[in-house]
Amino acid sequence: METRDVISLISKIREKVNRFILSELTKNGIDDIGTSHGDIIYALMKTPKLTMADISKRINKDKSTVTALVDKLVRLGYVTKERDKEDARVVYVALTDKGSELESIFESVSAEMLDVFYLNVSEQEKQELLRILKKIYNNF
Amino acid sequence: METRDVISLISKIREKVNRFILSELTKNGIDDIGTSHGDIIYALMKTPKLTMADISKRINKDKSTVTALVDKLVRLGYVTKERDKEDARVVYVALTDKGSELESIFESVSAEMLDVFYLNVSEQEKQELLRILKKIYNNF
DNA sequence: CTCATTTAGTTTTATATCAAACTATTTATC
DNA sequence: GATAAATAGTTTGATATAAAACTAAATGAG
Repeated sequence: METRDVISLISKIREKVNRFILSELTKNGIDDIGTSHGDIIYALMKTPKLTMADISKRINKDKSTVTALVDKLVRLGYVTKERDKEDARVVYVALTDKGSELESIFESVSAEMLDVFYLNVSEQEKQELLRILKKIYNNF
Repeated sequence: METRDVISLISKIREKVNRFILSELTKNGIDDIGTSHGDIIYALMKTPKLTMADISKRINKDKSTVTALVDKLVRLGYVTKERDKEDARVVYVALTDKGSELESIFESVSAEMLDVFYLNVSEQEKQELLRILKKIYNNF
């Protein structure tokens, strides 16, 4: 029975992480987006131009969800959308200047969150955790 | 950067677990409820009578969410609600006969899911995983 | 070249979810 | 006992989310 607790723990940790991130973003004056929007912005910080399909894969959300998420980010002025010249079906998403300004805040929030996440967790434990989780992930 | 992948892995694993459970339930003819409803039913299988507040804590969902979830289960005939005699604010939730009939299916789906989840994961690894996750959970 | 199939993204629909506000009840304080 | 504060659960409003259906465009097959 205790083994079932791992799944419960996973859910709870994920929630705590999300709450932490939202709380920190709010502290930094960003309260108009959720964690999924943040994931998109974060992805675009790493790769300046992504298609909707890229984003969908990156953040592991359904295409239709990405449409709504990105449209909100467009409305808020954080990203722009642009059709590809060669293939009219493809839409590229990129950060605006306003979006790019979030970079330092995102990096610090991310770092803070990881500090809390891994507090008292040794390097060996990190690797062990990652290894086991990968194993589990590949079981499905 | 790879350390950030743990959080991504956690999210993905949770999703895979949910999909697996829903898929198995559907195979067994249960396609009218989601995983959160399942969590409530499961909790009631272990403890025959719970208050809404108990359930909210058990499944880690907001009270208002529990109201909606339980109301759907009532509509579907899986549970009943009953006001406490002593304290008129308190509502008890219990499985109906129909709800109780799900027990064997739930147990087998749960067992199957855990089999898949822990395939190739040793007993030692299980304990290690649990230990590290608890540590992380308590960091927030 | 024509038609069938696939693909990228959007639209539509339904639902789970949270949080604030609310109602009714109980408990605490004076 | 009267009033304030706290509590249990519900209602309300907003939103993220998935999946089906759809549109337009590209690719594949004959």
